[in-house]
Formats: sequence, structure tokens, C-alpha cells
Amino acid sequence: MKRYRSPVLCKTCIEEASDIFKSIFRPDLNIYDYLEWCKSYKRGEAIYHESNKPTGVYCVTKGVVKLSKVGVEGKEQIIRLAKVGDMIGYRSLLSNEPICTTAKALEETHLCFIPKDNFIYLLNNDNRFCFDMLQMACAQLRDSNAFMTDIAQKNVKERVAEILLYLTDEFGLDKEQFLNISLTREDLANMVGTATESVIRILGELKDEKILLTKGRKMAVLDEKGLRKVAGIY
Amino acid sequence: MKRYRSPVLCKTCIEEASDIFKSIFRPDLNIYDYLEWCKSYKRGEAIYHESNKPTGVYCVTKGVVKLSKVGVEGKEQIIRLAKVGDMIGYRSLLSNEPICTTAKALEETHLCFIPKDNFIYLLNNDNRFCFDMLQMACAQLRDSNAFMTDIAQKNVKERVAEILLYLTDEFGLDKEQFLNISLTREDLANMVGTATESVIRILGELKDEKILLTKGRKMAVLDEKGLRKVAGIY
DNA sequence: CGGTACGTTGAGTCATATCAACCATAGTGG
DNA sequence: CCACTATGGTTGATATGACTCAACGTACCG
Repeated sequence: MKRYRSPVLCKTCIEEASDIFKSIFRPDLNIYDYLEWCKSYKRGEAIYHESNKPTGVYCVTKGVVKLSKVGVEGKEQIIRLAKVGDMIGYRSLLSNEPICTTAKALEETHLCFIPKDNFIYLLNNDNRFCFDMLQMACAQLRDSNAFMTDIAQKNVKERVAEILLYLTDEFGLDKEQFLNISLTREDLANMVGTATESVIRILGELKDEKILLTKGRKMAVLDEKGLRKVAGIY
Repeated sequence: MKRYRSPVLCKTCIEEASDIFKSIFRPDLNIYDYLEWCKSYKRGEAIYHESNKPTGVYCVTKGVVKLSKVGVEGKEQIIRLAKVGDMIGYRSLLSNEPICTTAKALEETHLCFIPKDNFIYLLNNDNRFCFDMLQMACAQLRDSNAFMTDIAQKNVKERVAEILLYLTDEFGLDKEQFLNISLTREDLANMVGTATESVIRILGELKDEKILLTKGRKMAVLDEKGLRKVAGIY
């Protein structure tokens, strides 16, 4: 849990991810003035917890963050995965309420922190920044609504297939054609809203159908078209 | 399908609902300059359809609008209900994509229309307006995420109970203690993501448990505490 | 007065959760 | 280095919530 207070390091962080942050962190904005620190998180490490008060927002410059809510009887529901170029923690801050999700690093992750006051200042004084944030929030709203419809109407197999497509899209494949993200079966289950055992069985079916290949936690999509068909997306 | 092109009528519309639009339609903004028209919609009338291109945003000054998506095999999923003071159509407009929901009036509804260019102009030139929109989008994102978790984890009875609480909260009760909104059983089913028959059975159970009272389409919550318990909210 | 949309009920089926047992792997401390 | 423990993965058996289908009742509307 190293803390970089040096603005130079923050600058490096952002610059490494600059093409992704293109709309929000523009060259003329001088975002470095507003960052308080950048920090490295280990796999599994918590970033913030449900019911804490938001103190600012975090920008992901490396790694992947899992955002989840605790539902019935402590069961976790994964709301979204945030990757390089994403901002987290802004939603509850802007709704003026306690944080109602939990954020955890899924792998080694670097975050830059913008304290609340700076963030609000930026929003109130840089119209372009505010507008970009609004567009981002709208895009997430779209995803959330679409996903809600899927959970409500599709069966588990369709949802698992859809999540695999989403992961392919979002995180891409490594040189061996494996998905560039490592999730436990339980994480997968908590994304699609089902039981771990169900996910395992579905993955088994997809393997039998030669659509998927797994090697421990690594997964490769062999037949994207087939997967699309299973997911009910044409 | 009457069209009022008169700005005076728009003004009346807005002023009647002014306390609700307080943040977005402030006195100093002179929103009337940006409205193109206000229009009255009959119960059941469509406002816009999936896959149309967004041409602007609509402000509800009277009535209730049902926003839904079409899911698997044509089954409707209700995303949210918009009432007086709400804005609809802004999400797809800001994500730069075809409309992906359908909007229908649930009762006699008045809408004021802000054309796309005016809306974007406002966002880009009135920082306060943009910030308020951002806050609104964030609040909806919170609701959407919370609802996603519920659909994924709660059973049908819990979800029905929760929707009834939500409706009480959102639309209030009339003088006879009946919910101030009229939904078909199918609409209820499409909100909680279940079958119409299931909703009917659950409502029957709640009546047996003296928690609910129904009279045709009218519903009265007799025991809010009991309902809360059923919904799993404490 | 017939039609259309909505509401209700019962019976049968199936998808999925739950429970329980067991295996695999990796990290830890003695 | 090995036993120990924790965590995650897998499989089978069983239970059941909720969907589907079908039939029928009800009410409003032109």
C-alpha cells in the first residue's frame, strides 16, 4: 500500500492512461493540480466500503476494480467492473449520500484520487468536464438499464453467455486467446445474479458445445458467433 | 393530440410544476425561450418509440409516463415511471445513440419539449443546469443499480412488496388511502420482472395477510410495516 | 350487445437454487 | 519439507419457486 504524493508520479499515471481518459482529462485542464495522490492496491484489497462517506473520486490508471453491492443475506451483486480510464466513487458523491457500493481491486491496481472539493470545483467551473461526466453517467445508465432487463428476462445460460461476450469486448484477449481478466466462478455468478454451481454447470455446457475453453481461471472464447446465438444477440 | 405552440401555455405548464422543477428550471434561466412546445397526451398514447433518433427531451408537467424496454420475445421491461418534474429522453440523446426505450403516457399527460440543439446549448452554456442534470442522472443510476440487485437476488414476493412501497413513496395516496397511480397487473409484472399471474397470486397473498387491499385496479397499503417486512427492508 | 382488454384460478412442468460431499491448489508455519 | 488450512472448483441429488398454458370470469366501450 504505497502512497505516491508526488505530482510527478500522478502525472505519469495519468499520462500512461491518457488516451483512455481523453475526454475527461484534457491537456488544457491540468488535472494534476487537482489530484491528491496516486496509490497502488494489491489484488483483493478494498478501496472503499459500503456506508462510508464519500471523500472524493478515484481514477483507475491501472488494473481492474470490482464494484459491488451487498444484497439479500450478504450475497454480493457485482454492479460493474471499472478498468483503466474509468472513474469510480462519483455516483454516491454526486447524489449526496453514503457510499452504497463496495470497491475492491481484482488485480494490481493504481488509482489517482481527486478530493471531493476539487472534484466539485472542477464540475462547477469547467463546463466541458461537467458535460463529459454527464455523458459518462448516461452511458452507465444505459448499461445498467439494459442489464436490468436481461437479468429480469433472460435465463442463466443466456446471461452467462452475454457476460462472456461483454468481458471479451471490454477486456480483450491475451496472446493465447484467453480473456484478459481473471474472475472466480463466484465473481461470475455474482455478475449474472445466479449461484456459483449454476455458472460452473453452464460453463461446462459451453465447453461441451465447443464454444468455450477453460484452463483454471482462464477462459477463451472459441466460437463467438455461437456464443452470441446462445446469448440471444444477433 | 393537441399541440400548444404558444409559449404562454408552456409557461403555465411549467409554473404549475415549478416547485418540482426547482433545480432545473430556475427563474433566472428563462427556460421558456428554449421550449418548443407543450402537448397533451391521452392515456396509452406513445411519446416515442425504440430505435427512433432522439430529437430532444421532454419535461413532464402533468401525468405519468411509463418508460420501458422490449426484452426477450417481445416481453416488456419497465425501466422507470416518470412523473411531474421528471425529464425523459435525455439519456439516449446524451449517449449519442438511437432511443432504446419506449415511452407511453399512463394517464393524461402534459409534456414540454426542448429540442436537441437547445438542450445541448443549455448544457454547454449553463454550468448549473449541467451540474443539476448530472446529479439527476446519478440519482437514477443509483436507483437502477439498486433495482438490479433486487431483481437478481430477491424473490417475486419481496420484489412486489418493494414496488408497492416504491409506488406509495413516489405517488402517494388519495383521500381514500388508495395509491395515486393506476397500473395494470401486467404493468406491475413488467416492473418487477415476473409473469402477470405471479403478480396476481402475490397480491392475493398480501390481501390474505391484511397488508393490502385492492378494488379493481386501485390498491391501498393497509400495513406498511408489514409490507416492509415482506420486502426485506428494515 | 358483442368485442376487446384485463383479471383470476388451477394444474403441470421446468429451470434453478440449495445442500452436501469431495477434489485441487496454493500458501503458511512449524 | 510436509502437514495444515483456506479458498476455490466440481458434481450429484433433491426441493421448489415461478413460469406456462388453458380455461373462464369480469368490466368497460363503442
